[in-house]
Amino acid sequence: MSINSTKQKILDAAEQLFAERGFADTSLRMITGVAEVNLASVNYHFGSKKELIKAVMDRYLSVFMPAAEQALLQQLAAPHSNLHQVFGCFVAPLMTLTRVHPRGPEVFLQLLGRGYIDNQGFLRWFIINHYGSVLNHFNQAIQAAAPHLSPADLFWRLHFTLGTVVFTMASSDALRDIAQTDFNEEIDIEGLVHKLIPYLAAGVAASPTE
Amino acid sequence: MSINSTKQKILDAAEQLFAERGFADTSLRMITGVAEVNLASVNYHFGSKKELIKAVMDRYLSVFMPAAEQALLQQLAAPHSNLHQVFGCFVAPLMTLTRVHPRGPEVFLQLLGRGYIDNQGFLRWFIINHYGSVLNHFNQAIQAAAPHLSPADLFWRLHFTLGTVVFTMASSDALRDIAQTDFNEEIDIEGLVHKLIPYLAAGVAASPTE
DNA sequence: GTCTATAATGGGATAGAC
DNA sequence: GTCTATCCCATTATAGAC
Repeated sequence: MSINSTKQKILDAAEQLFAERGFADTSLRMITGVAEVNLASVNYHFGSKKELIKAVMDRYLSVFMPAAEQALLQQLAAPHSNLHQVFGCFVAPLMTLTRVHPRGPEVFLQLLGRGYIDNQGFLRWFIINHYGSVLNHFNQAIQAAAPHLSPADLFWRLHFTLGTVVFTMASSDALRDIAQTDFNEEIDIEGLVHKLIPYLAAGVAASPTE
Repeated sequence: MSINSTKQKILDAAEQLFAERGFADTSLRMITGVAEVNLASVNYHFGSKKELIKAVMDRYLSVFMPAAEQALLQQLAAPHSNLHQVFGCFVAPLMTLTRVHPRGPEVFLQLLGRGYIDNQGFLRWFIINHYGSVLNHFNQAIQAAAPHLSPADLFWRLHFTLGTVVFTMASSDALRDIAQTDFNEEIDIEGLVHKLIPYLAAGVAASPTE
């Protein structure tokens, strides 16, 4: 697929708009407008809006998930493990997404958040069916690193964590603007991830009864 | 306004659907269908969908915000303060929302999350303009309870916290279903809030350089 | 206040010429 | 592969009878 093919232009425009506005609030007309291609070409190349959404997500998932899988397996093989290290497994795989797109890491996390929040049930199904083993290994690694937590408490805290990440990334552009103007703090996406990790690790590890 | 007036029925149906599906994905047809009133009555009573959204939110905000304000001012007057206490300021005001609706506390938090995530810019504007002083006092109370954090770190962590709460509440029904079937754990909304607080307090208080 | 009917808009998808 | 033109559907909003 050449770099400026119609298909490519549609994918690039779609991911940008999906990340900014969510899936439901982005029309095919907006996408083809930004991409400067004909409206009908979306259905020619992808068949439907749903399939376009999947294609946009899989450009990232197919790169991110195998890399994360590998890092988690390595972590599981280590004799000792802590939560910082487990969360850290995702950093390098995330950063490789710059190969897909210069702003790939943040776009991917934004898209993930949109998929979780919009009523895009088919997307959750798609991810679990294609990349379920990665999620399982993550769970195992967390359990090994936080043995003092019951499975139920772990369940809750992982969802708290997911919420923190997804929400932060969904509004990361606005937040970084504010940090820039109010605190004169220039921060890139990797910097933001490293701000998140101590927060997440401390939250997950906290004593439940405190 | 009598308990079963058309206006009341619309508000009740709208808040339920808005909380479940978000604002954009809920049509006036769905609302009037659930409320069993005529489609045109929404525009007669509220003028537009936007105004209906504001009315739904303000039923809760007008109860919650003054109560939270009072609790925060009391906390600010205390000689010593910790993060558990500051977050705790919101628990009792939240629980009073059962007066608005039996499931008021969770519905309110879900609505808040939807407003933040959907592109409902006008809603953020509405809240900040009407209840900005509460947000300021919250910030002051947090600063007093976590003096070791820089204003910039505090800014980030409050947004992490907002993300955690909002995301958790937006999916609280599904999460509690899973906890019920997988871990046989029956939990109400107040229980969930008390699961959140240690996580949030530990995350906010964590050492940034760790 | 409530209803029916309808306007006006914007959405996804497709047929068929090129 | 790409384009125009159009279909069909759902949406918000409103006009006007009752």
